[in-house]
Amino acid sequence: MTDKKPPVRRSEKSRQAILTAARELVAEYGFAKLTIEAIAARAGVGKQTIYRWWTSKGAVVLDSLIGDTPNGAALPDTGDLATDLREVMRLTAAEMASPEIQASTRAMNVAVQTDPALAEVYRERYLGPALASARDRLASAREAGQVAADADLEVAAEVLFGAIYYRWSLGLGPLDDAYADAVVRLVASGLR
Amino acid sequence: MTDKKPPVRRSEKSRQAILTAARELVAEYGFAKLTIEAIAARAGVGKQTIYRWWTSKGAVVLDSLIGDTPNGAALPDTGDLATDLREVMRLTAAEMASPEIQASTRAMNVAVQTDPALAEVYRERYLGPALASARDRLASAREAGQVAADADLEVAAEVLFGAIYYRWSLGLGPLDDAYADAVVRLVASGLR
DNA sequence: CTGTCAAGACGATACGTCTCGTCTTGCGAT
DNA sequence: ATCGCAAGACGAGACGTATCGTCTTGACAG
Repeated sequence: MTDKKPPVRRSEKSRQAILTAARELVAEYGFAKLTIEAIAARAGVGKQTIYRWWTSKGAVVLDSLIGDTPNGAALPDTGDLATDLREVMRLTAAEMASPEIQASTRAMNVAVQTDPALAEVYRERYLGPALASARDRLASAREAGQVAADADLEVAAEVLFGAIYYRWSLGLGPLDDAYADAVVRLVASGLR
Repeated sequence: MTDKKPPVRRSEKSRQAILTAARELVAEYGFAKLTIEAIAARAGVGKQTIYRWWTSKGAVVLDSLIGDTPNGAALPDTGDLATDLREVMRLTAAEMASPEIQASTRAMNVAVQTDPALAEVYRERYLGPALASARDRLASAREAGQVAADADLEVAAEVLFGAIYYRWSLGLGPLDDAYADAVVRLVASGLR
C-alpha cells in the first residue's frame, strides 16, 4: 500500500505518526468509526499527506497493523505432528480471542473484505507466510511418515486455520484450547 | 430485525418494496456503495419508513437476503457419508463462487462482521440450520458405523464449512469441485 | 525552484431526525 | 352491519451534521 515508487522526499516522521495514530484509533474506536480526518488530526498531519501516500482508510489501517504481528515464524518441530499443531492452533485461537487485539484484527478483516487490493496485500504479507509455515511442518511430518504420502498439505493447512477463522469471524463459539485441540485431532487423524 | 412487537398497522407493501429494492441495489452496487436514501428512492418510500422498522443498512440487507436462500434442507443420505458430503460441499462451493450471488453474499458477510446483533440473526436463521443438518447427517453416519464413536460432530461440521468460508472470504484460491472434494476427503478420513 | 509539508476551505454526499399533510386501519358507537 | 374517528403509519423531503476526497495556501527543505 505504501507507494512502490521512489518516495524520495517522503517524510518518515509523518509516515510513522500516521501509522501510529491509525493503530491507536482503531484500537480505541474500531474500524467503522475511524475517519481519515481523525487520523490526520492525531498524527498532526495534513489530510493530503495521507491521501498522497495511501488510497483509502483500509490501506492505512492494513499498513499500520501488518508487520505488527509475529506471524512468519516457523512452527515448532518436536517430532510429533499433533503436538506441534496443537501448539500453534492453541496460540492462534488465543490470539484471535484476546480482547486487546480483537478490534485490530476485526478492522483488518473488514478492510480486507471490502477491498480486493487490500486482500491481495493481506494474503501475501500476512496469511501466506502463516500458511506456508504450517505447510512446511506438514511436509516434514510426511517425510517422517506421520502423514499419508498422497495427502493434500495445502488444503490441510487451510482447513486448520479456516476452522479458527470461521468460528472467530462469525462468533460460532468459544475459541479455547478445547476447540483448537478438537480441530487438530480431526485433521491430524485425517492426514494419516 | 423486523420488530417483534405488534406491527399491526405496518404496510406489507412498503416492506416488500424496501426489501426488493435493497436486494436489487446490493446486487447492482454492492454493500459499501448502498445508501438508505437510494433504497428509499427505489422503493418509493420515505426514509423514515425504513428507519422506523430497521436499525441500520445492514439490518435491511440481511433481512432482504435471508430467507432467499435454500439452506435449511437436510443433507442427502445415500448411505455413504463421503458421497453425501461431497455433494453438499460441491454445491456450497459452487454457490459461493457464483458471480450472480457473490455481491449479495459479500454484503451479508460484511454486515455480519460489522454488527454483532446482525451476526446473531445470521447465525440463528442462516448458519445454524445449515450446520445442524450437516451434524445430523454425521450423526446418522455414526450410527451406521462410518464414523468413530468419539468423533466431535459439531466441530467436524464447522471445519467443513469453515474451509469453504475461509477460502471464499479471503480469496485464497478457486472454489471448485476439486477443493470441495479435497476437504471432504480429509475430514471424512479424519472422522473414521 | 520544485515537491512535500500542515492547515484547513471547499463542494459533494449520506447520514439520521424532523415536520408536513395524506392514507390506512382498528374499534367503539350507532 | 356500517360508520366515524383517533392513532399512527405513510411518502416526501427539508434540515443540520459528519465525512469524504480535492484543492489552495504559504512555509520550508533538498
